[in-house]
Amino acid sequence: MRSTPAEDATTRSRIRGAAITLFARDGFVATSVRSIAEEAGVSAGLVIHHFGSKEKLRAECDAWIVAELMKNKGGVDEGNLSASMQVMLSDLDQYRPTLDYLGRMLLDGSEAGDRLLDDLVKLTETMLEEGVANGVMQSTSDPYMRAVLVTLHGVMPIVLQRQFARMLGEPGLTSTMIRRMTLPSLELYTHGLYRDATMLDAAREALKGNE
Amino acid sequence: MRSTPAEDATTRSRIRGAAITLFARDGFVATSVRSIAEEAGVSAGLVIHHFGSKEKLRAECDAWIVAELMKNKGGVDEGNLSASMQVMLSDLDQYRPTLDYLGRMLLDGSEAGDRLLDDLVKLTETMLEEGVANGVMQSTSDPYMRAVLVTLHGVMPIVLQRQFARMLGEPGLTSTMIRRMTLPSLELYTHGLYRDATMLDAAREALKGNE
DNA sequence: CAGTATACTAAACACTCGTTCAATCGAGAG
DNA sequence: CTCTCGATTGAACGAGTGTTTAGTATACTG
Repeated sequence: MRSTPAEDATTRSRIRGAAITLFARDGFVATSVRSIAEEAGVSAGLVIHHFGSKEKLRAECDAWIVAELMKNKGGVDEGNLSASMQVMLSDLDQYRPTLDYLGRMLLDGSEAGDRLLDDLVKLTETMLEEGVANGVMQSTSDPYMRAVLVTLHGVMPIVLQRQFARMLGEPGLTSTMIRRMTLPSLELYTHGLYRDATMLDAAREALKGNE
Repeated sequence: MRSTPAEDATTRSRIRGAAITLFARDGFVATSVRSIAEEAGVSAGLVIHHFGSKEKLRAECDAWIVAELMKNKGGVDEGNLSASMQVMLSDLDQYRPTLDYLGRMLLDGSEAGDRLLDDLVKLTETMLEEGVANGVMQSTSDPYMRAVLVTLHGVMPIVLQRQFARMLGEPGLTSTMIRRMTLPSLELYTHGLYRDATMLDAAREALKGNE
């Protein structure tokens, strides 16, 4: 007997979990209510009974995932999520469904996914600003654009995880993948790719021309 | 009167074009044969009559897009496509459907998309190797992984174009976007993000530990 | 000219979809 | 005990799906 009436009991949360798994794996449109029901071991009618509609179920999954992403904050800042991401990537097995679902949210362009990504960019932007102020990071001609790029580069392994994993011969998002990409990523972020500014200067000239 | 019987006449190619547009915009599962037919101004039955099934139509769209991507080769190498990409990004209005569809292919994990990405990575890898040999690019501890990263960073604006465009206030893949991301990208690839190797060295130590 | 193959449409088919509904089960309240 | 109410199911509904089929028009072939 819980305090609130329609609490997260066993069945309701099991349905939500099944939905998250299938939405993440197959996408929203390709997932049927009946398949969710089967995965959760209940009837299709019960899914609707609990959540009203497939769309509302999706909204609740979105909300649940966002909450999950915000949960593991570092304790230092407020509802931080870049620290949360760190935690999740180091404890992959537990958070894989959450991360898979996050990838879908960013692609489908759902309202929740959009806001989440905006937050991530904002967080990255301040982090980069502080880095520049502290003298540990390079400055840039376009701080916002750089923040967008760094953020999207960061979520890329989650969004493109199928391709990423396939090319590395891994079954999905594994810690082996994360570990292997760490050094090359940091090499790029430390030394860059080009050894001189030839390409950069050329682009600067070209852009000065047709602007 | 064409030489071959079932040649790319007007109707057939119009259906294919409509399919490419809708598959790219809404995805394969969310696109109905009837909506393709309507977009092409024909009946649903005719779509099947010409292509056999929705799945075969998809395969033909995939093949057509791959051919289109390979078409604009620089003339120097063989069936090159990194040069092709350059051409397309500079003539966006014409190739937007092709690029949109490419983004879908990479996400859906279709066979054609997988091979295309593999080719892109291979091309990138040789390009990076030559860059290192010529002394214009930095060396790396993991050439293949770096090639994968650089490639995926490259296709990211196409794959995540919806988010990318939204955050820049653009309606879609525009030349304004491409132009604005050019400098920050090259800055990252030239100077990197960090001004010293503190993070990189720390990662090296950490990885040496738990390997 | 007749004959035939092809482009094309409208209707129907079999199926799946999300959702609704009536009925049943089980536990807590009085 | 009865009564009630939420959980749960299975069947049904209407809409939409990909595909099939019968039929018509059109254009090339002999």
